[in-house]
Amino acid sequence: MRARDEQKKQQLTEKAIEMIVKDGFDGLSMQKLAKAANVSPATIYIYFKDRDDLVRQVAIHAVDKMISSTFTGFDPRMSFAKGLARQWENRMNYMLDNPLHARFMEQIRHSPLGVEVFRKVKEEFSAIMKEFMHGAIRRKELVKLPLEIYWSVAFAPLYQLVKFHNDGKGMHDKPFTLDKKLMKTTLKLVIKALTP
Amino acid sequence: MRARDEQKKQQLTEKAIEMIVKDGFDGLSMQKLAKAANVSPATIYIYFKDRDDLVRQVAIHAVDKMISSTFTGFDPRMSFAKGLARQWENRMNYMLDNPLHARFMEQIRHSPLGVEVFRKVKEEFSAIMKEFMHGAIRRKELVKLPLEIYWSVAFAPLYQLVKFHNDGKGMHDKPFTLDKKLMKTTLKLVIKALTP
DNA sequence: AATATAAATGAATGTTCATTCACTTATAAT
DNA sequence: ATTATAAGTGAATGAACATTCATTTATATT
Repeated sequence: MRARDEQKKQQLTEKAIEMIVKDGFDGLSMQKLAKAANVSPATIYIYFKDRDDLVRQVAIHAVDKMISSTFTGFDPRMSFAKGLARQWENRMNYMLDNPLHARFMEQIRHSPLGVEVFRKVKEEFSAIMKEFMHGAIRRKELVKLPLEIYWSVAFAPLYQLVKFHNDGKGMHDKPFTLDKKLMKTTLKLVIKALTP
Repeated sequence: MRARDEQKKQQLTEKAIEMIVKDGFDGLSMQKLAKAANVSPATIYIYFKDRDDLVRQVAIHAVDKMISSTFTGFDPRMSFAKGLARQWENRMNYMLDNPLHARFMEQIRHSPLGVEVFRKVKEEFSAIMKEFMHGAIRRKELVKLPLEIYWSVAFAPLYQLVKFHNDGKGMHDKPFTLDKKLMKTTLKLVIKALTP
């Protein structure tokens, strides 16, 4: 027997993300990926069933990694302001430290694969977020709202800001850089919106 | 001489959007598109220089159409609350009436082509939106903010809601439908966030 | 009605694609 | 040290791809 080289799978995963971010889904080919990762095309098929399975696995891996990162130092019993701040920090730090992954996930999220991939990953995650939200409502720190509205107001602005940052451009092609101060300013607005 | 059949270009454009929304960018092939639009593959090259030009033109067309729709009944000198409400209504109506276009644009926006396509279209658009924002700030109806923060808080939540709606699912695979009432609730929160 | 012009075509063209295959190599277990 | 097993390979395969080409067809102008 010979053991699998998990580093090879990792290498394939990272190169695939690079290629997709650079050239889109139609820029990913198995032969180019093999070359980029220094393996034979046939080797890819040891780790992935086919192209479709590769994209799915890579997507699930990326989303998983990002979602775990949002929970460091977070407890759903935290106060609303504290908990949301922690979530924003975690998400922002992760996406600014891993711009390739961030862009990749945004691409996946809005592609035909998006719904499926995010569903697979979100179960544990959204249970915790639901607990956090309901706790905050009980303590009257948060307006009573449908989960989707809460989510849209609480997080969509952050993702848009990160997108501006990773594009390097704001609204008029003007350079844009997201920093902690801008993030905090925006977070304050969001908390104001959601506080009773 | 023989005149170009603009209906053919229109047909190609619509079918291309359909194919990309259904199967992603890698699901669009010239031969399949030709078949779907009932023309010969060679005909495509009369209207579009090559595949890349096709995708770009289709994207610019779609973004253009949507952006014009946001301005019906809108005047940048409107009060902040009225103007933002009109923008939200216009955008929501357009995206719910044209779910294919909405999904297509979200896909483009987050693809490697996104930055370039939206830049081309946004010039006139963002001049008007800037005027609207600055007027509102002058009248103290709106907190003074960098354009990008304003944008992220003012519009990102709406796009996320529309995405939930067009996916047909909210946070836990629970069916989700966006209606005027939910939209108004969310808009109120956003206005609360942005009002001094 | 004749003509000139560009639209429109179906069948090629050469390329790139995903995937497989016959084979070699590394290594864990004996 | 031997062996069994699965990792790993480079070259091949056939399908699908974007694009072109030699013709045919429609039509605006004369």
